[in-house]
Amino acid sequence: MEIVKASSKKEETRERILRAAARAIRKHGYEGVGVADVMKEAGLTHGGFYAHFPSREALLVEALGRAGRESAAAVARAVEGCRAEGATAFRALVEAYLSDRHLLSLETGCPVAALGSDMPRQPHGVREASALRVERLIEAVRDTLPGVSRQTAAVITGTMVGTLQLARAFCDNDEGHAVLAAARDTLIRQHDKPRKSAS
Amino acid sequence: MEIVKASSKKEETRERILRAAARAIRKHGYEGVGVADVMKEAGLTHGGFYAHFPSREALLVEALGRAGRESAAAVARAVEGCRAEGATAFRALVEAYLSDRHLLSLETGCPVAALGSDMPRQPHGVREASALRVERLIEAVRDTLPGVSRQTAAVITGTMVGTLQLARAFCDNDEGHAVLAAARDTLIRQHDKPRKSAS
DNA sequence: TGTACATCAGTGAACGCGCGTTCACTGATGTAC
DNA sequence: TGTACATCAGTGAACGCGCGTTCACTGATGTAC
Repeated sequence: MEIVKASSKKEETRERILRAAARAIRKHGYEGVGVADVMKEAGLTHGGFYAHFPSREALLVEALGRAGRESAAAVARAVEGCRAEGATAFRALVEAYLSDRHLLSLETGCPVAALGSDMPRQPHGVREASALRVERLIEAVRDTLPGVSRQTAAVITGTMVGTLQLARAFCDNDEGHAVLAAARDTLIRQHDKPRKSAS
Repeated sequence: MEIVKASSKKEETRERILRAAARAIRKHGYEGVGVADVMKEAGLTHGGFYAHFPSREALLVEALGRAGRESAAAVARAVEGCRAEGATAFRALVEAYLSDRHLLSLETGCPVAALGSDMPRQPHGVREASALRVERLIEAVRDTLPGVSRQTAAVITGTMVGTLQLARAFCDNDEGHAVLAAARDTLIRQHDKPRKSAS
């Protein structure tokens, strides 16, 4: 047979480390993730780190993947909520991604928006993991717009990521909210096809 | 009278340091700008730095302003070139900002695209300088679209910044070029009003 | 014109600090007999 | 059931290194007389 589903104490610890790292990478950026800080956040001392990951870089790669999946799941939940109220998938996605909530929750939000401008500067492994996150985000957008080309989905994704970043860059939060609202309206007006409507 | 236009040797040195920092901040990010590296790039040793700037943070603030003005000037030149061929100001701006050239020239390009996702994490002074760069970029976009609201200009700016970042994040450059081309087409189709055209 | 001196931009050694990584050790857990 | 031992997750001191910052010094420049 095979050793399956160990779910040992060690694995649980590894999970805690990864969870802490997935938050830290979005809150503090690639450069801001310190081994000692992450371990402390996970309730451990720094020395034990290397029993779980071969290097800080390996942690970044896994943390990025985890952050992407966490964020996708959070958006999916929010989309579920909006759809329940009769919105199309696209409208629900846009309203969740460009919500005031997402504006404020850097550390649990989309890693592409949180880290986008630093992706080209990363070492090879981290860079590849970053590019994969971008691909997945574009696919997630495309999945809500039947019949739309990959390139169109990429431009919509760029609008979402870019406007969220600009909104976060303002020192004044009100300005950020206004930009997000404008981006939501624009995207929905341009791309949303309500389920029932004629002429 | 007043002491004007000293343009002393010291000022020239300061200019060299600032020029090096304005490149470094875009190439390596806020965290990647090292005092020693910048001084070396400027042909000096690190110790002399504090005769020109009170701290590394003060350098970042000034370097960001300089990077923004440099990039705006470069875009303005490119716009000039496109306009000579009869394009509208907006079309010229979009084609310059989303050009394959800008995709590849991180260190001389737009600092908002190069640093956007790190802006919310900066100390107060740097953060304010960053927000100002965002404002200016939005204004520059708005200046090419008479009659357009600030919020609409902000969304267009977000699309430009976001798609450029996504394009740069891909490991494969061809994918980046394709996304940029799609973004150019989309923006021009949506917002460009050619000078002479009826119905 | 020539000498003495003040000024000051830039040098390079040194500092304290935080970081990623290593490693000898601890102490809890579970297995062998 | 009880004792001896192996295993191994996690600890914490130590390392080398690079960084921002300080400071005593150098050496070129220009002014005073």
